[in-house]
Formats: sequence, C-alpha cells, structure tokens
Amino acid sequence: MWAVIKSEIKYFPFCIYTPDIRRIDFLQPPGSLYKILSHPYKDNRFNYGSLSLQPMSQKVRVRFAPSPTGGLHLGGVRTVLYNYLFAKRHGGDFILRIEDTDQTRFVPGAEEYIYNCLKWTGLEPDESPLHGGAYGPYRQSERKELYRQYAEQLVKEGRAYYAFDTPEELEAMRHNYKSEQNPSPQYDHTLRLKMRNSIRLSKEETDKLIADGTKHVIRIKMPERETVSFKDMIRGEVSFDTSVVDDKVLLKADGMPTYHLAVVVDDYLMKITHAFRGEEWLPSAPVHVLLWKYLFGLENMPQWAHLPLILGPNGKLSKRDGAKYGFPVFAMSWTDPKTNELTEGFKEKGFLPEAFINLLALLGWNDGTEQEIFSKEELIEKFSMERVHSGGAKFDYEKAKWFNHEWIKKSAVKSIKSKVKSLFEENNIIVSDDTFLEKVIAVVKDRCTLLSDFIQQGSFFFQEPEKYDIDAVKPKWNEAKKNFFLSFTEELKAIPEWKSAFIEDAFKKLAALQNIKPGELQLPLRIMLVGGKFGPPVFEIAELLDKENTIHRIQKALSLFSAG
RNA sequence: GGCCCGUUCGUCUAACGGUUAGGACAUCAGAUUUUCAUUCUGGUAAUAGGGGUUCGAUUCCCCUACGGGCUACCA
Repeated sequence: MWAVIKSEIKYFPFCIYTPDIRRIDFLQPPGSLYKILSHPYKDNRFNYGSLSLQPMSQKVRVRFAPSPTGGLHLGGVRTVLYNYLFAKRHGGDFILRIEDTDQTRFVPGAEEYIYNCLKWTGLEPDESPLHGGAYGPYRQSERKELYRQYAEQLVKEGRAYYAFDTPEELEAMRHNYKSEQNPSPQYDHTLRLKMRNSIRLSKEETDKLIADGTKHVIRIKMPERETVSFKDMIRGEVSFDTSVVDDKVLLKADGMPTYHLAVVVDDYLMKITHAFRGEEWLPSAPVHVLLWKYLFGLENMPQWAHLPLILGPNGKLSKRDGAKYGFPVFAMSWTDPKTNELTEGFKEKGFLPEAFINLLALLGWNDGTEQEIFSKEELIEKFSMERVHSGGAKFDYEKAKWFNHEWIKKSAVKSIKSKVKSLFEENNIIVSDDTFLEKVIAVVKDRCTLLSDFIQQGSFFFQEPEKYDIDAVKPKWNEAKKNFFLSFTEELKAIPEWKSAFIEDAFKKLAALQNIKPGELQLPLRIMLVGGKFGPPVFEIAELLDKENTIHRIQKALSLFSAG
C-alpha cells in the first residue's frame, strides 16, 4: 500500500491520500511517496493518530503499453497523459512498451506513428524501444523467449495446463454449447474436462502430443469459487468470483504470450510500480492478479488504476470509426496502409498540443478548484489519481474547441508563429517578413478557434483578395459612395502618419463632409481590403496593409464594384 | 444471457452527511464592437426511481431502472 504525501490546506498543512481514497492528515513534505506499514484507524476522515510510514525505496515507474495497430485515439492519449503526469508528479519514470505479440495484426508504420504522437503532445517516455533504457527490450516481440518459462512454471505447479484444441474445435465448442442462457460459452471449469487438454488427457497422451510437435497453447487454470479482489486507485476494492472467469490463454501456439501473461511478466521485469489502463481491462484483472500471486507475489504487484472510458456519441470510442463523428478521434492524422484511408487528427485539425493535453486532462479529472486552463507544468504539479473520477465521459467537441481557442488567445505570438507560418506555406501564402507575420498574428489570434482559422483571418494581409463578397455591398452601392472612396484615396495619400487612428479620423471627417454615415461606408471598405465580412477592425487592417496597398486595393475594388 | 463498472444541468464536472446543489462548454437575452470574434452582464437547465440508516442524505446501505465495458490462440 502506497501513500502519497500531498499538500492540502483545507484541514491541515499536509495530509496523505491513500490509494483507497482515504485521506489521512499527516505532517510530511508534499510530493513524496511512502509505504504504509500500519494504519492507525480504519476509517476516519480526521485522523490524528500516528501512522507508520516507510519512505518508498523504489522509484515510481509507470508504463503505457499500446499495441501498434493503428491510430492513437483520445482515450489512448489520455492514458499516456495520466501515466506521464503521475510519473512526473512523483519524480518517476514513464516507459513506453510496445505490445506487439499479435503478429497477425502487424501494421507497418504504426509504431513510428506512436512516437510522433508522443512527441507532438510533449509526453515523451524516459524509456522505450526508441529511447532505450535499462529494462529492454521494450518491444514484446523481441522478448518472446522470456515468457515461455513462466508459463511452463505455472503448468508444473498445476496452475496452468496445455490445451491442444484447434481453432475449429474451439469454434465447434462455442457452437455446441451455445444456448439462450449462455450465448457465449467460455473455456472454463465447466467445460475444460470436455476439451483436449492436459487436464483431461493422461500424462502419456499429453507427453506424446507434445513430443509429436502438436500445436498447443498454455491456459491458466482458473480456480473454482475463489474470490479475487484488489484495490483500484480509482474505484477502491473490486472483487470477482473466479468461477465466472474463463481459462485464458497465456501462451499462444506460435510461442508468443498473450497480453495476460506479457503484461504481468513485463510489469514485474520492468519494475513497474503503478499500472494504469482503460476500464475495459477490469474484467480480466482477476487473471492478472492471480498471475501475480502465482508468479511474483501479490506484495510486488503494482497499484492498479482502471481509467474511466472516453465515450463517443455511441459508446466507447473506436479506432475503426475514426472520422465518423464529425470530429477527430486520433491525436495525429493516420493513414491506413492497407486501404490508404486517411483519418484526420487533432494536430492537423488545428489543435495546439497544449490545448489537447489540457482538455484531455480535464476529461475525468479536476483539481478541486474551478480552474480549467492548465499548462503541462501545472498539471504535473496538481495531478493526483485520487481525483480521477470513476464514471465514463462523453467527449464534447465543442468544449474541446473552446480549450483550443483559450490556448490560442493565451499563447504568445512568438510561440505560435512557426506553426502559423508553416500553415500559411502549406496554403501557398508567402511569408517573407517575420515581423509583419507577428503583427498579423497579434491582431488576429483572438478570433481563431483552430489554427486553421488563421488562413481565413490572416491570408488577406499577404495577398489581395481573390474574391469579393460583392453581394454585401452592391444593394446599397451608389454614385455618392463611389465618389467618397475616390476622394478618400486622395485623402489617404496625404495622411501624415500611417496609423489606424489617423486613417479612421480622415475617413470619418470625409464622411461627415460628404454627409454619408460612416457606418454605411465601413463595410464597403472592409470588403475592398479583405474581400469578405471578417477580420479585425478595418482601420487596423489598413494600418498593417500599408498606404500603397490600401490605396491600391480600394482602387482595384472600386472599379470592380462600379463595373458590376 | 453471465460478470464487472458506472449514474449530479444537453455535455464535462464541484460537493468527503447540514450549500439558495457551485463552475465551465453549449444555448438564450442584453451591453460593447454600426464585419465577425473577443470582452462584460444576466437567464434557462441537474442529484434516475424506490426503500432503508440518520435529527438531517447528492453524499452511506439495499433493490430496481438505465448506460457502458468484457465475455478471442486481439490488445
């Protein structure tokens, strides 16, 4: 049992949170991890008793263990985030382990894609196949030889057995035992004596089959009527009846481990102290707990936390329906190498990584205050698994965009400049003057929700409008207005200092002189300079555009308006 | 079907037995900006239902309902 010393000012200067969501007040420096040796009281919010603690000798080590089979979606990135935040909060290490034990699902490029996503989000691992580390290899396919011995050990100890059933036989079993009451029969204690395995077969038969090189798997022998329970950092105590869990395959016929074996063996070998994963893993947790008990001892098992699911409009977000919701689900764009189908990601949609992390962090966690905008550093400082709540969260794209808008507004011009610049370049907008670009960004960024909005909001600074929203002007266009702009260009030439205030002043004076309401003239001017009904205040645009450009654009548009 | 997890405004959430149930997004109305956005002000809007426990339940327990997940030699 671990305790986290956490700063808390509500009741005491410091108190600790235990993983089972009990808070015990205690005077210790915040941020450090301790092992609880004894509890003074079982349940008491205000605990004045003494607590026996031992500084944690092990460094916190957490891992994200994806299977490289495609795009990395929201839920995956949030799991990465919570792992990363927890590790950094406690001065620990964040490890990336590639779970590629299913050779039939190998997808070229998927692993590199994961590195790219982590890089973009800024959640880079301390150890990984790419970054190296002392506990490698970090790719399970390269650890293949390691796993068999553990499976064999379990067989020897009577906790697992060989099974020779072919895929066809398994299918037949599922078909034969399928009923209304039991739509999906499991390979479990009720059925294993009816299958071809070393439990039903004699030792001689088994030995012969193996000697003959018969393809076989190793399955865990789930005990009957045992209760397996463990403490989840988010949910508290969770328990299962082993009778209803099937005999999961541990080692596949090709010699590769399944997830169940690999996760336990590797978490042990890699000295993982806390294991966080999606809630979809909860049903197989008893298998993993049992494996820990049999193989490495429950006292060495990491603390588990099963993260609530992020839901799409129709339940769990799936990699498969990547773009069907009308918003991205992947961190970055992913192209399926088989179908060549491109699914747009948050990055390409125009999200800032800071905003992406921020919104993901708040999807299932909050710091207890009303703060919603957090930098990565603040998140590291404030994150705690105890404040992750247990219910699933439906993803709200509108709120996601709000986060991005806030981040764009909040970002310094210089910090987003290169992103905007490359965005412009991708859209054939030539940026030759960086100082000018900075001015444009400064004047425009408050009205950009997505990075891609900079194109509409900013491109006209760099190139003349290609199209004019003439319909916005035409109905009210007349000779008097035309004359106004004719004289206005002359006035502009004489402006002493090219500043928006002077331009506006000249504009209004002339309008008064000619007895036209300035409001009637502003929209036409905007259309002349911008091409449409958008952009920052029109006189600021004129200032940035410079005298020659402004006059030129007015003259050009004037002939267009008059001709039409 | 079985097992597990969950359930506070439409959405994300706050509340550690005592609050007029708070905030944010969205939405609506208004102010400002006689482009749009920003900004500001205000409004609508929630404890799934039923039983307990308690002086007092959003909060603890039980049942029901609903939602989700799992039920592969996939992770």
